Order: sequence, then structure tokens, then C-alpha cells
Amino acid sequence: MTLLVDGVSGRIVEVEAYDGEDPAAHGFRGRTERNSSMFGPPGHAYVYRSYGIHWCLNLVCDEEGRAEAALIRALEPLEGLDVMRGRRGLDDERLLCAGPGRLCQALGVTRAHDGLPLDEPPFELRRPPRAVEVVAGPRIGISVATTLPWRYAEAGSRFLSRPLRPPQALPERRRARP
DNA sequence: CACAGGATATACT
DNA sequence: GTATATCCTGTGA
Repeated sequence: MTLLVDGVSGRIVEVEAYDGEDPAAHGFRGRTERNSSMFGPPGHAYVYRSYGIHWCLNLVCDEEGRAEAALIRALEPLEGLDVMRGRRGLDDERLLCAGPGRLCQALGVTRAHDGLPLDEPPFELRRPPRAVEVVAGPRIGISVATTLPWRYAEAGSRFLSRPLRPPQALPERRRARP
């Protein structure tokens, strides 16, 4: 999908999955003030402060309060490149949105966006202009559940937060819980 | 490659 | 109350 925030946009090229049964996820130990929007409703944003400095954006996915969300980790910049450059204070297109904190800075995402619906301004999601090959691997920056291959990225993209060794097959879809 | 920066949460005393 | 870890990034060794 292409993600837009007030018209500044990029194609989502890297995400990570998290859910409430996942010890690496914020929702694992229950609902708090910070992670509240991760528990639903789906189709809304979960924005949290990371390391006291950065903002990170998740798209909330599930419909039954299971705290399932996708962390957006990288975008391929499409529209509003100069706005992004101004916000980020650098020119290199490759580094404008190559990381969850970086893309929030480039798109102007802050706590003010936490809990907002993704199908209304300032957000907009557009269907992918084309199908892409997706590769999977272990998630980044966590110390538990490190073997789950829940990081997904576009194969060969130069806009990833960190390289992912292709080729790797997509994992089997996890069985639905009872 | 190591580490500062510093909000939020949890596990301690 | 203090201590430690964190879904990170820019900077300087």
C-alpha cells in the first residue's frame, strides 16, 4: 500500500507483525495508557514514543482486541520529497523513510495521530500500484521471540531500514487461535 | 562499532 | 522510591 499523511507519501516496503501473544509486543502485558490504541478498533493508527525520542507508527489490524498491529518500518518516498527533506534535515532520499522513527519524522507523525482512523484525513491508504515480491525474516531490535520471521520487506528495495538477505520463503500462515 | 539521548514500562527495594 | 530494558537514530571512534 501507499501511505499518505497530509499528502506526503511513500510506498510501504517494510513492516513487522506484532500481536498480544507475542512477548516482543507492547500489548503482551496488557493494556496501558501508551498502548491502548493497539487493542483496537482495527484500521486505526497506534503511535508510540520510542527510546524517549522517536515516534513509531503501527497500523492496527485485528477486530477482536488481540492487540495485533503492523509496525511500519520503511517507505519508498513518493510525494512531498522536499517536505520530507525539510523535516528530516537531510537530502539523501534513501534515508528519508528508512526506519520507523525516520518515516514518522518525514511524514510528520506524532502522538497527535495515535488512534486516528487510517481511512480519513490526514491519513490515506492507496492500493498497491503493482504486486511486489515480499521476503520475510526475523524482526529487528528485540530480545525475545527473535526467531519468528515476522519482518516482511519488498525484495531488493534500496529503501529498507536494514538489508534483508534474500531469497527467503514466506512462512506458513499461523493457525487461527481457538 | 559503541554510545548518548531520554519517555515509558516493569521489576525491584 | 531506584534500576533496568526498550518495536531507534545520529554521531564520533
